[in-house]
Amino acid sequence: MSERPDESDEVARPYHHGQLREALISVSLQLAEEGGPEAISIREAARRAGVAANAAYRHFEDLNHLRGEVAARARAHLRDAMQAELDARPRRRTEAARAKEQLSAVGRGYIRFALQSPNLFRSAWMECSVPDFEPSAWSLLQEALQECARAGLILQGEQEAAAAAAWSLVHGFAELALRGFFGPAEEQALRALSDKVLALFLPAGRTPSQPVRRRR
Amino acid sequence: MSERPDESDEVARPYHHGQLREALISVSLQLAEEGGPEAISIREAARRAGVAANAAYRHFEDLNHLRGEVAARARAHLRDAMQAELDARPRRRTEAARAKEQLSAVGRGYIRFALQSPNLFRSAWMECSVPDFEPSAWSLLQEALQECARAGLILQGEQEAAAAAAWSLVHGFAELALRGFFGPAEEQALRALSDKVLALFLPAGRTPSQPVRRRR
DNA sequence: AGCCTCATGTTGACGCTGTCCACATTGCAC
DNA sequence: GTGCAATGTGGACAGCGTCAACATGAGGCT
Repeated sequence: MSERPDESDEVARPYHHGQLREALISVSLQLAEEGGPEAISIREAARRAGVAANAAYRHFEDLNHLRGEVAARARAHLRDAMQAELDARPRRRTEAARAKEQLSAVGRGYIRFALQSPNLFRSAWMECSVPDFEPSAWSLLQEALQECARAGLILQGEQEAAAAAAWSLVHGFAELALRGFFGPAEEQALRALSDKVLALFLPAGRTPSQPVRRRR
Repeated sequence: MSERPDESDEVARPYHHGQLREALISVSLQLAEEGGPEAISIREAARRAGVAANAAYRHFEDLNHLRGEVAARARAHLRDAMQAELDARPRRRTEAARAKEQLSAVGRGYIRFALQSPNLFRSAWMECSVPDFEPSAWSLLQEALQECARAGLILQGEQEAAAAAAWSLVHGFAELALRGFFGPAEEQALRALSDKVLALFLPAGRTPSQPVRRRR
C-alpha cells in the first residue's frame, strides 16, 4: 500500500522534497483507488504530497500525463494479479489441458482484479489521451494464446481473431460486470458466471472425455 | 441531426423558451458527438440553448442527470443502428442459420456503430452515476440469443453464460477497437476482424458443409 | 572557497466549471 | 384580474487546470 514513509511526518519538510514525482504518482494512485479515475486531481495530489499545486508541473506536462502514469501503475497491478492467478493454477498433464488452464487463469486473474479493485481497474484503462499505451498486461494473455496455438487448440488462420476475441471477451465481461449488467455485484455469482463464460470460449479444448457441444 | 429549428435565429427569444429540457438534451448530445462524453457541460449546453446556465437546474437535478439523459439518447441511436443491420441482414432458409444470422447482425450493428460514431458510443456507456440504466439496446441481443436457443444453437444450461459471453465479446471488442488495441483504426480492417471474431463465437452454428473446427 | 546556473518549489492570477441563493418574469387556474 | 407555481436570470462561491513571475537551494566551475 505505502512504499514511501515521510508523508505524514511533520519533521519540517526538506527544502526540495527530492522525490516529488514518485510521491505525486503514488498519491494519485491512491486518489484513483479511493474515488475512481476522475478523482485524480493535480491540486489534490500536490496537497497530499505537501507541496504547492504548480510544483507538479515541473514533473508532468499535464494532468493527462499524470493520469497516464497512474494508469500505467494500475496496469502493473493488474498484471500482478494475473500473474498470481497464473502461479496458483493447477498443473495439468497434457499440453492441451495445460494451455487451456493457462489461458483461463489469465482470464480469471483479469476479471478477478476488476471485481476486487474496480477503481484501479477503471484507472488502468481510463482515457488519458497520452498514447503511452504499451498494453503490458495483455502480454500475459498473448503468451497464453500462443501456448494454445502451440497445443493445437487454435487453428493457424484463426490466431489473430482468437486473440482479439479473447481480449474482447475478458475485457468486456469485466466492464459489464462492474457496471452491474450481470445483476447486482454479488462477487461470488459473478465469479461463477465468469468461469462459465471462460469455459465457453474454448470448447474445442475441453478436458478429454467431455464431448464438444454440438447440434444439428 | 437537428430536430429543432429556432436555434440560431435571432427573432427575439420567447419569454420562456418552452422546450428547454428537450433543447438542452439535444444540444448536449451534440456536444458529446463533437467532443466525447466529457465535453458535456451544463454551462455550454445552456449557452448553446441561449439561456442562462442555471435555467438548466429547473430541468435536471444535476450534471449527472443531464449526462444520463444524453446517454439514453446515445443508446437509442445505438439501438437504431443495430436494428438497421437487422433489417438489412440476408434471409436464411434454416431456422438455425436464421438465428445465427440474427445474432451476428446484432453484433455487427453494435460494433459498426461504435466504429462509426465513437463519441456517441462512448457517451452511451459513460459513467453518469445515475442508475437510469435500462439497457434498451441489449434487448435486441437478448432476442437474438433466444432465437438461437430456440434453434438449438445454445444448450439449455449454457443460456445465461452464453448471453453474458455474447454481450462481453461484442462490447469488449468495441471498446478495445476504439482504444486502438487492434492496430490503428482502419475501419475496413477492424470490420473484417470483427466479422471473424463474431464467427468464432458460434462455431456450432456454422453454415452447413463447413466443418466445425476441431483438433485432437 | 565562492559564484553561477539550473532545476525545483511558491505565489498569485485567469478563466473555466458545477452549484447555491435570491430575485424576476411569465403561464395558468381560479 | 389575482395569485401561485413554474420557469428563467444574476450574482456569488469554491474548486479545478494552467500560466507567468518569482524564490530557493544543489551542484559544477574556477
